[in-house]
Amino acid sequence: MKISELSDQTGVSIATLKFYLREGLLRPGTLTAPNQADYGESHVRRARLVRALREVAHLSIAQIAAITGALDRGEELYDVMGVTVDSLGERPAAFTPAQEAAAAEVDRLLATLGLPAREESLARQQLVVSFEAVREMLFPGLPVEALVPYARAAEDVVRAEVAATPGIFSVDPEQVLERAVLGLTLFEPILLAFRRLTHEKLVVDHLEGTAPPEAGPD
Amino acid sequence: MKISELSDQTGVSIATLKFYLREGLLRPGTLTAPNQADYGESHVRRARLVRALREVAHLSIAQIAAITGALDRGEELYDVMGVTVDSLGERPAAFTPAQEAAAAEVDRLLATLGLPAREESLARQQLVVSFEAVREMLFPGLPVEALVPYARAAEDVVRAEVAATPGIFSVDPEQVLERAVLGLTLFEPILLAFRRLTHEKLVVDHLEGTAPPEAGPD
DNA sequence: GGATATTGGACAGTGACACTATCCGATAGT
DNA sequence: ACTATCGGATAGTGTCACTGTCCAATATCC
Repeated sequence: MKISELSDQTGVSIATLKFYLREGLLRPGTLTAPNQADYGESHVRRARLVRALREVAHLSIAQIAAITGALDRGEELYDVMGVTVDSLGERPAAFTPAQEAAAAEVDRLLATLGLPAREESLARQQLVVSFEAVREMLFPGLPVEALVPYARAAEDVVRAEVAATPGIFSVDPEQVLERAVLGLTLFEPILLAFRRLTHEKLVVDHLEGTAPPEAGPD
Repeated sequence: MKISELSDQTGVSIATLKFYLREGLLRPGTLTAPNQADYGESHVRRARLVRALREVAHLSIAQIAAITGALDRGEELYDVMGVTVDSLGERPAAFTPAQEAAAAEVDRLLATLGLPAREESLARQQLVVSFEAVREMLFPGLPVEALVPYARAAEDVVRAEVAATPGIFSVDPEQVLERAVLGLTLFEPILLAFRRLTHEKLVVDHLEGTAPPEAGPD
């Protein structure tokens, strides 16, 4: 398969495919001549993966490069997941004192929840930054325990995901990693969309006089 | 308060504040002279809101402008929430046929869940796009019902949020809207971070041979 | 076998984005 | 009086994700 066919099958323009090749998101095809390369099914899957990561999960090229790099280096599932989780987060930047304090509390919570908390985990970092922002702007003095419902909700969806994919760990190993990456990223927008819609519904309900029980008579 | 003080109190550079003024994210201060303006507490809050939306929620200036615009126009909570929910989503772009089909199913699901599904809702759009991507790349033929756990999880967290903020609808009306926007956006990264950490834990557990049963004793 | 199209690869250019810098004449503070 | 800072307008910067152009070397069609 040459690049024009790869382009046809994936809907990605040749110019963009070349760009991905340059950036290392796509492995070079096997050269059959100085100016003739051959691409296979794995290239098609990879190109689609990159597009999904760009358009659905909104990752940057650099973030995707980190993931495909781990994939191409043949790393273990654990490492690929770690890299992917980190790719979804943001650049470090040192914590402010307030964030340091929040970090300590967050770590404590994560420990009681039995969640991993690699020091450099960007998910942990994101948790700290957001939690601190919430405390500063929305609920001063909010205890970390207030985050437990979010952890529970996350646990519930992950449990549902596992239940829905019984064979996940026993499929073609070449594709397990890709699928894990896709599963991790593609469902994020779904979860957020439902939360947003639920918030909207909440307001609608309120305006219709169906004030939630807890809330005052306003 | 003049612009330099506003800058000091918010940590936003004068150049950036001027940029926000130009873009309409920040209302102009009251002029006391052709080149002297006075800013107040609401400007401090607004500048902080903009920063939180940029740095924590990762919204673009255009998305933030849509939100602050609704805020400044004095729109009702319902409209502000709608605008905010939409700001969190992405550009429309016409649906592909496959997405149209997915949209019909998603709408059916939303109806049974009692969630609002404004045709132009970007949350709905995001749901459709992501669901279709999942079906195309991960689980061909996946029924929409598979999304129910996500809706349930979202409902759970929103319920917890409402329970945690009893007086939400009966506070200073000027700030209710700002707080609603912050609540909607600031907790998103938290929910996602927990899901990512839970996925990581899942893999660790698996590697240790502790294949997750239905519900662990935890 | 000769004309035309396409290829892989290198490199320059583009448009959007979020600032950042510079300049201006007017005013504030000392 | 004189320096610093002001608001406002305009231009410039760096990054990002492509996109376009050029090249000599094939491939393809007649």
